[in-house]
Amino acid sequence: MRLRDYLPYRLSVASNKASGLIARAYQARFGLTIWEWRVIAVLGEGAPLTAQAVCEATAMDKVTVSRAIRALDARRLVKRTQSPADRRASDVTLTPDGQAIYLEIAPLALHYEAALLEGFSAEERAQLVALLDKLEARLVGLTADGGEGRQV
Amino acid sequence: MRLRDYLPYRLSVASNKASGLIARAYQARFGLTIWEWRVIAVLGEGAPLTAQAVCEATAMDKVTVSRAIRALDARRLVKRTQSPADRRASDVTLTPDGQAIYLEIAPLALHYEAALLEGFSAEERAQLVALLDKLEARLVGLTADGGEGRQV
DNA sequence: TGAAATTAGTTGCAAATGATACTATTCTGT
DNA sequence: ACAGAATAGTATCATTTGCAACTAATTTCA
Repeated sequence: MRLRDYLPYRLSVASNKASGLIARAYQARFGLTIWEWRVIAVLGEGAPLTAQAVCEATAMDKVTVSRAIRALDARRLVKRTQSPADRRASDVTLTPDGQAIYLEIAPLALHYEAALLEGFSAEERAQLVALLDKLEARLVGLTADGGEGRQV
Repeated sequence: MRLRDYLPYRLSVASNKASGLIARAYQARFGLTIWEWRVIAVLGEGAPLTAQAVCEATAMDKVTVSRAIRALDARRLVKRTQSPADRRASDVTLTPDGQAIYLEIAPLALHYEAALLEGFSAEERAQLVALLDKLEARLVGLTADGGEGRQV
């Protein structure tokens, strides 16, 4: 077996490189961690979300989400309002400042994605999406038991 | 922009799921971390490697490599012998015990890879490899400046 | 040659992370 | 209606991680 050809390893390397590249940009330009950025990204779609909903939308652990929301709240980029339906939960939304950051960040993110895919034909892009879909479907099946991810 | 369609995010999710799945297996069955496993995997090819060479072969940070080698050494799965050419460096090789573990681990790893790719046609597998190659080539270019990876 | 720069590998420390336990609230089934 | 199970979110604590500094050895080149 060759590590350098091993699929989980290759995924990990590619993912880490891509993430690191982009993470540095958010950190440098907005002082945001990737988790804070993810939260902003999903809230940027407009609808208020509970922390729980953010977990599902971002594939983040609930502790990580809690911390990210707290940090964003401290910077007044999001606000929390106790959910009327369930007093344990809060609906989280972007503040105007948060909106403003979102509007700056989203194009930057798309720019990086475009840079990553530069030189990929339309067909290759479609293949990549299809293969990721398929891989994720497999993973959902295999991970059914439980437990989240680390590195390979 | 939709987070769930964002390529770096999707890579991260897929990678973490795949890694977590496999990592649990190594931990449970051999008490090895992923980094220890990676070191064993590259040493399993036979040639002695310095820590530096392990870094390059495994895409791991030198601190992480140092710690992984130390842990493996403590368990007598690898041995270090001062490199004659350069007294700062050590050549690391698997001990017989390390070899034995390697011979158990490698098939397990391949089994997981096969499970991941179950249902993929030969063409799809080839596409996946080709796309990962292309993506990595792009990333090498974009990451030229410096800095390693995190999550996105 | 030998002073300055580089490299191999380790260590220390601070920050990030994750598992677990916990509080408050809501749901379930009888 | 109410006891027990489940859920939202937070806090606590131990572990992992990564950066930067460090020692020792080697290379560079003036």
